[in-house]
Amino acid sequence: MARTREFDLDAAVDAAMDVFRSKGYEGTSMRDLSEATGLGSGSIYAAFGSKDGLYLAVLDLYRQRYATPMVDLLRSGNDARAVIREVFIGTVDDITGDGRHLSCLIVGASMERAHQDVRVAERLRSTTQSLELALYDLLAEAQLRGQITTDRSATDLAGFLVTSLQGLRVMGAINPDRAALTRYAEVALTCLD
Amino acid sequence: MARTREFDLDAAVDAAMDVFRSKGYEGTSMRDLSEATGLGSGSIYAAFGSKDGLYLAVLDLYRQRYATPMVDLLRSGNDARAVIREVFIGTVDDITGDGRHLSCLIVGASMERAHQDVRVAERLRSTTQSLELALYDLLAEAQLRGQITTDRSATDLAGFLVTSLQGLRVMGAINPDRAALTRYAEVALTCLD
DNA sequence: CGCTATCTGGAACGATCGTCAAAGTATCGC
DNA sequence: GCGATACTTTGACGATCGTTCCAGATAGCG
Repeated sequence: MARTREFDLDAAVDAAMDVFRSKGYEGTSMRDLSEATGLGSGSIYAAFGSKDGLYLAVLDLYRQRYATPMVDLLRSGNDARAVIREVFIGTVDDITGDGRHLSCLIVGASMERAHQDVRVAERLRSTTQSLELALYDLLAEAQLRGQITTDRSATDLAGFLVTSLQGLRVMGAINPDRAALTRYAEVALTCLD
Repeated sequence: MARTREFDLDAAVDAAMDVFRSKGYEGTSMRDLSEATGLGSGSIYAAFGSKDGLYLAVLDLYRQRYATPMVDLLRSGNDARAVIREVFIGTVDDITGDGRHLSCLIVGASMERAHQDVRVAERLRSTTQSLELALYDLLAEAQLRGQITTDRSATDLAGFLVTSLQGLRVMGAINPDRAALTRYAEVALTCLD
């Protein structure tokens, strides 16, 4: 019928993600995105419609790549304390992983885009809620087994843990000190005692 | 000698702060700042040199207005638990205070500007460090008096509390639910037990 | 009351913004 | 191999960006 698309859509979104993470939404120009993806601006507009459209695609990929595995890990059926610690350590690793200063797209979007674009706000709420819910199920079960404190509701504990994860992202952006962030995470985990 | 400056510099910085808080750095144009301050662009450039210069002035005012009083409160000599709770409640109030969606300049700057402008990064580190230090002094004293746990060092506890405050800012931007944020803050405070 | 130094607002600068139309190119069914 | 179709590239669009400059306004000094 016609000419087939030559580039990999997912790879383009992937490349765009790095740019948005390091420069933010407003700080990123379509020319930046053209260079990073290797596509002409026409191709980008054909595939995503607009800069906003590409940003939303990036946000969805980010959620799929980082949030979903986290939820899966929490629902893997392993020991509650162990998997939660793993999630925290994984987050610290992600923050201090390389020197490329790629800040968290979720936190960045919360600050820069949530108040401007309702579709971004919806995605952010959905992401944090699914994370909170996975934590809730895990914590409620652990409470029944007497493995963690029952002084606080599983709902509050889950929300607190997500809050701590977001806080680590911010602190990591200010000072990417892996050892310090790890210790802060350890303190957060003591709230389960 | 000559004509005197007609406008109040601090008032201009104040007005500019609201714009930066609601639109971010890149999302704010000089025209936005002109309208908000009521100044011509010439006056702004004469007073601050550049958009960056005005942003730094805004950041300094923000630190002076929010961080400094917080540190003063922590050093007021009152009961550790009480003042720390007061700081957390004050932060939640600030987040959910009005419907104007003014996000925290510190967190916003961490995400959007810290990696681009070294002067911003320095100010952010200085602000969090002075906050951590005030908390450290307060917590170390409380530990000596046996008022809080000694399972964790005062350094780690202080860093954790600042992390939690930053996390509350992010969560508040995603979902400004005062009751929920308050409960998350309460959980964070249980780490002192 | 001029003179002059400084401040003020706004016009105008080149550069870059997000967007899109048009031309060129490659692929498929026939 | 040819027409039809869809993708890619290019460059230019008007708007807006941060910045600068300039003419007019205003205050203190002699």
